[in-house]
Amino acid sequence: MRLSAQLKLRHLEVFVEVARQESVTQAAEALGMTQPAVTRTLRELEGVVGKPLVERHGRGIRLSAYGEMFRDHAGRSLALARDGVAMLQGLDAAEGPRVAIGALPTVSATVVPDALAQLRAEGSHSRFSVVSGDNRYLLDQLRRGNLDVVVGRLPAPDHMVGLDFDPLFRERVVAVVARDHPLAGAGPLPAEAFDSYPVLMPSEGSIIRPLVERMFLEQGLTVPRFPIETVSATFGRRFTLCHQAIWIISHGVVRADLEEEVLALLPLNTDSTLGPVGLCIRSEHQLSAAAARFCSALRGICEG
Amino acid sequence: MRLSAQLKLRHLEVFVEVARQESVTQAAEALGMTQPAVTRTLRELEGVVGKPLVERHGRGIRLSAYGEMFRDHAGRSLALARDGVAMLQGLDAAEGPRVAIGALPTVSATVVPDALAQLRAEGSHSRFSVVSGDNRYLLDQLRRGNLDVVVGRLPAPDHMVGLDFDPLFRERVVAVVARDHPLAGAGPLPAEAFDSYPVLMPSEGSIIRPLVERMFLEQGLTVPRFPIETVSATFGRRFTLCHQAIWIISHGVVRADLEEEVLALLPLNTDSTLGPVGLCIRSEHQLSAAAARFCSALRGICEG
DNA sequence: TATTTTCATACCGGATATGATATGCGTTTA
DNA sequence: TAAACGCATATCATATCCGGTATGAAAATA
Repeated sequence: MRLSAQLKLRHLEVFVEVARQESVTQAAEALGMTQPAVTRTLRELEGVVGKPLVERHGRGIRLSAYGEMFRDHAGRSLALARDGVAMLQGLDAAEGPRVAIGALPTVSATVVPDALAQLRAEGSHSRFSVVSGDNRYLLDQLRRGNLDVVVGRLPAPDHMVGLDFDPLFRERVVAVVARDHPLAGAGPLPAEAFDSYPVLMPSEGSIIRPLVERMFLEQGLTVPRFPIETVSATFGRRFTLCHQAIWIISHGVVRADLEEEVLALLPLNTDSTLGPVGLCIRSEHQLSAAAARFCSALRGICEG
Repeated sequence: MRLSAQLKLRHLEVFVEVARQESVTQAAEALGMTQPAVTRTLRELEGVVGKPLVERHGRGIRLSAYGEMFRDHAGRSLALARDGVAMLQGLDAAEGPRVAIGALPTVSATVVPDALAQLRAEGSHSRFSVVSGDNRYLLDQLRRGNLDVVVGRLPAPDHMVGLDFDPLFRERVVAVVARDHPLAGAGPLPAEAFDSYPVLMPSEGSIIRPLVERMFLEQGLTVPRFPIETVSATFGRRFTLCHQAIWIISHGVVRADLEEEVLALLPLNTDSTLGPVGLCIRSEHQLSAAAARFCSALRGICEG
């Protein structure tokens, strides 16, 4: 049995306006109808739902308890229909929904570009926007609804309030130098290596910073006293290449340069920094279809 | 301009079914219509929104990118309308929406009953259900959607994932005994008080247990070695009255018995246990109107 | 190539929607 | 008490709605 055999959108529209105005006459005026037409439409709706939605109150009316209950459903249903139509009416021919992605540095140069490339190759009309920044900023933007998803390493639990995490893969932190650095390919690291050269470390407050500090302590190494702190991949790469620095960063950030032997891996045991990278999304919030497709594409890439 | 002049519920109903079946013919059969009628209704809808919603794909059809975008709005609008009607149709004359409340012991005998009493006095038709249990259980039920709200003390942050907290008032933990207990009204507590009599403490895992332990240590008292652990107000009260026990519990649990002088307060400084009591609700989840009224009533009672 | 399948368009006819008008009922105000 | 106000019901007329039937077009299959 079709719902639309009994219920019409005009029922909802009239009811919601009467509920808002608490007056049949004013609702009629607002809707461009006559007062008897509004009353008759209300009565029809009451016939459909089988309960009185309004009751007489002095000369006027007020919503009954049933009307109060129905108002939310009717109002949201109407709003969704209106917004859906307005959304499509408002689009240019080439436009699709916006997908805002927060990408931590470790994935900004790897799987996120691959996923977007794949979606565009598949003809997606979505408008992608990729935002970088530190994890707290991105997670805050995510919570505020300014981002659809944040991709990166699993944050600390106390930063996950209101968020869910969907793991994609695991990765470690590495220490790298420029190919022509004195430490490159020179056998075991001397104990004073981190004192002899500038060291780039992830910023205070980044997810992996505590892991890096712990890794130093576990191996009886001294945490560098005056590291340069950055999460800027561009700055880090430039500085490492040009200033004989040691860069301690997530593997993903430097994977391409390692493959191309522009940078070299130092023999530092970073097993304890291995951890999950994945998708942060808002709990109890349904992703748009376009954002869901982005996530699916990411999962596909990480499984392949 | 009325939306219902252009858009009809039958447009949404047809579109959603076509989107589900990905076939005009199968949708027609499911809806009890003929195939040309379904096609025409789709075309009408496309006229309203100004974009193609389906496109030919071999002999059949598939949703266009615009159709994908519109599907969520249309589906939810339709579902809300259907659920709203079904909700009212399904009610007995005396029935209202269900409100499920998790109440920790401290409020089970105080503000929650007052709030429900007030709502019922105001003629609310909602069906209230009050569930007790420990905080982890209640918060878990809240997350699963089996509870609308949990009232009690603010839990530890790591238990708040996916939840928000709305403070109502502050309260402390107290130590009480039966009126005729040897310690009642006997001046300063002897150091061995907690060794000489059975002690009831909040259970391991309860929110206030760590506060109680810290309070003992702060005052140079020994934490009781063999306390009886409980959050059952019924059991605690009975045991305290009948077995010369000392009961360490939130003030709210025993407020009435203190006022009636059935129980007596011991001179123990529990200032450090002062903390917020309030409402836990799910983040990013809109409370039903009935649940929202319950929360408002609670707030009113706590402000008065 | 002929047939089948699926969707698209055109036309028709019965049903529905809705405004206009008249009028009645209950409540409030002067 | 009379008048005004707001909502309710009834009736009528007319334009619109909406589903069925017939048939055509395009793609896939045999």
